[in-house]
Amino acid sequence: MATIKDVAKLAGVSPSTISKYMNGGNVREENAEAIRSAIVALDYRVNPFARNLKTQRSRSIGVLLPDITAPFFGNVMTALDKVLREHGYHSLISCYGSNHGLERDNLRFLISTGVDGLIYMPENLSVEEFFELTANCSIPTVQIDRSIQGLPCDTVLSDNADAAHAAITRLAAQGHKRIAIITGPKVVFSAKERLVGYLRALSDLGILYDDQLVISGQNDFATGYRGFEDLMQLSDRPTAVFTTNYDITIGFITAARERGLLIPQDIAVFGFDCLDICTMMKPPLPVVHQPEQEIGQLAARYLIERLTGFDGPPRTTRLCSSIEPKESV
Amino acid sequence: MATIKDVAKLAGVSPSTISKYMNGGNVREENAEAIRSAIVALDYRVNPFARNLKTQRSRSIGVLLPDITAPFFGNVMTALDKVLREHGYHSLISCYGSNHGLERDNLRFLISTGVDGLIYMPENLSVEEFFELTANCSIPTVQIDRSIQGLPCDTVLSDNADAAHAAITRLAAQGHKRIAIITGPKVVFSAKERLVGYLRALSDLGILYDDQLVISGQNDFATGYRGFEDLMQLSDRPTAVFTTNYDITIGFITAARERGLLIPQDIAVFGFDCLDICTMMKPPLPVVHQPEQEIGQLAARYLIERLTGFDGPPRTTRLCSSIEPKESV
DNA sequence: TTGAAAGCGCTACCAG
DNA sequence: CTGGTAGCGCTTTCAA
Repeated sequence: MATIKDVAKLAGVSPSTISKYMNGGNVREENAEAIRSAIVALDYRVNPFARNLKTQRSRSIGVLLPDITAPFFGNVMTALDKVLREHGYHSLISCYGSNHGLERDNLRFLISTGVDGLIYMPENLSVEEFFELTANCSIPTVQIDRSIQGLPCDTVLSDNADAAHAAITRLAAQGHKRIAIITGPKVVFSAKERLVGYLRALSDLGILYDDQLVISGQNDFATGYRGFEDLMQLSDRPTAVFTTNYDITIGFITAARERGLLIPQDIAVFGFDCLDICTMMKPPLPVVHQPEQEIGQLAARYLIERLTGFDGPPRTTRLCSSIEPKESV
Repeated sequence: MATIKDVAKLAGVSPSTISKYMNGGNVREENAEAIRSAIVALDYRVNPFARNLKTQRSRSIGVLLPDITAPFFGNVMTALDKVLREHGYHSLISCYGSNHGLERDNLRFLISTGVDGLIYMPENLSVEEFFELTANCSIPTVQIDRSIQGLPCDTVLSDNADAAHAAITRLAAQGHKRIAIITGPKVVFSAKERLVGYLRALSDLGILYDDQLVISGQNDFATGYRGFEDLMQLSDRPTAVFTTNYDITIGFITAARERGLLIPQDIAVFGFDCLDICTMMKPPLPVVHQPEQEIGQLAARYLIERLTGFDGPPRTTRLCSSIEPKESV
């Protein structure tokens, strides 16, 4: 592998000139020409390790996610990546599959890889563990979608509880009194918040809480699918169900349709995420739509600000979800 | 940030001893003790840039994908990552969103980041571009799921054409004669192969080809959804449809159910990917199931072999998909 | 088992 | 605009 010295020798200039040329500085045209052909001749590429060592930066941002597959993450990532890119950064994704050991290990790895910043969707780490792994948070970090309680770093969330509250309220306005909820693990931040919104709405609406109507499983298809079956076995069935995640929603609908139930005539469903698919259904399925794009953009902005010297206290922003379609059907 | 020298000074030994300690070498217990406490006191971490510069390795593998969201990728990634991890490597994912510019740019970036190897699912790059970006393929690369024609590197594919052939054959055995296909962009390797299998099956079965029954769009929900509507408008409708990707399948089914059509009574559907969801339906939806786990594992093994010195000619392996459920329903 | 010293390849300073 | 030079922080001989 050719080094900068080889190129310098062949082009008849000094390494510093090559370096300047490579980094967009001004070089006499005649030298630039010689450098160009030397680079081609030797098939020279800068050694990223050496450059990073010198500059102590990599221009890369680590993104630590629980699950690569959820459409929510995909949409957030697209917006995030776009903004980062505009500022000369690239994102590198690491995925821990909702596995505590991997969450630790991948976080450690991302840090050790020399990323300049971190976008982090936590699941199961304590503040102490995070500090230990990151050397006291010296690396700029933005949490998204979830939050480790007490971790002093910028955080971008959506208004899970309020959105859930609004969803339940709308169902109630349509006359539903027995409203079930199928949600993710109670330990996961966002699932917890959505459940809180549900409970608060019941209380505000004067609807009696019935724990048979609360199903907490995983954030997956099977939970939605089995949730349907469990609810149908109740003697006093719900007339409406709030499914608090995309996979759960799809699982539930699949099961309901297989049983020949019409939505919303036989059972009303209020979903979460994946606006494009749900509005495409007939009739459109009402959903809580998180501002995925805005979350990604804001997280990227916060990170860029930290990366460029901003040193204010940690900011936590909750972005508003919307209910779609806007009007009750 | 503390350096190895600081630690050495505080512990009263030389930097080389620290280095040896850090890398698991033998150090007198008394020194080890001093080193440990110095590390804690200074909160020392090795500088990854310096280490990588010296060793010229990063122990990381770049994974370049078109789309982060597809369940197929998620399953392949899980298996891949597991094997890599067992060999001391970590995977770093970069996603180009089926965008040609980003495919180039992200590939360049991954290389420049110093990954030791590359797992690549290509879409739109020529051999020349790839060579140009990677400096003549000096970096060990394994292609998965798709292949740039003529690129001399290890490749792990599934038997798209044969699987499609088998799917169509089974539909025909059930008595279907008008069988439609909804597939991804004709330029995408895997979509092309699946279409080829479809055509070959028709020909083998003596079924006349009708271009009204071939819909080529994107690999997404909307294509499946609209595909249904288009097919329903034909005067001579198909009795069966082969949907060659997960999102297309879901989109198609959603549309069909909204129109009140029963599957398979009113229209038979043969899907692709996502075994767990399709078999959960009642009746189970027949699907082509790609060996996601095996693909991930084999790709990882191939890469590890290259990384550890194997220097044979490029290998291309096609792994067999299965049809699920095994028996016709 | 330990330490001295020589770089890995690059950038950035400063003098010319 | 150009080049000499001094490291960035680490690993790795090699000799002690």
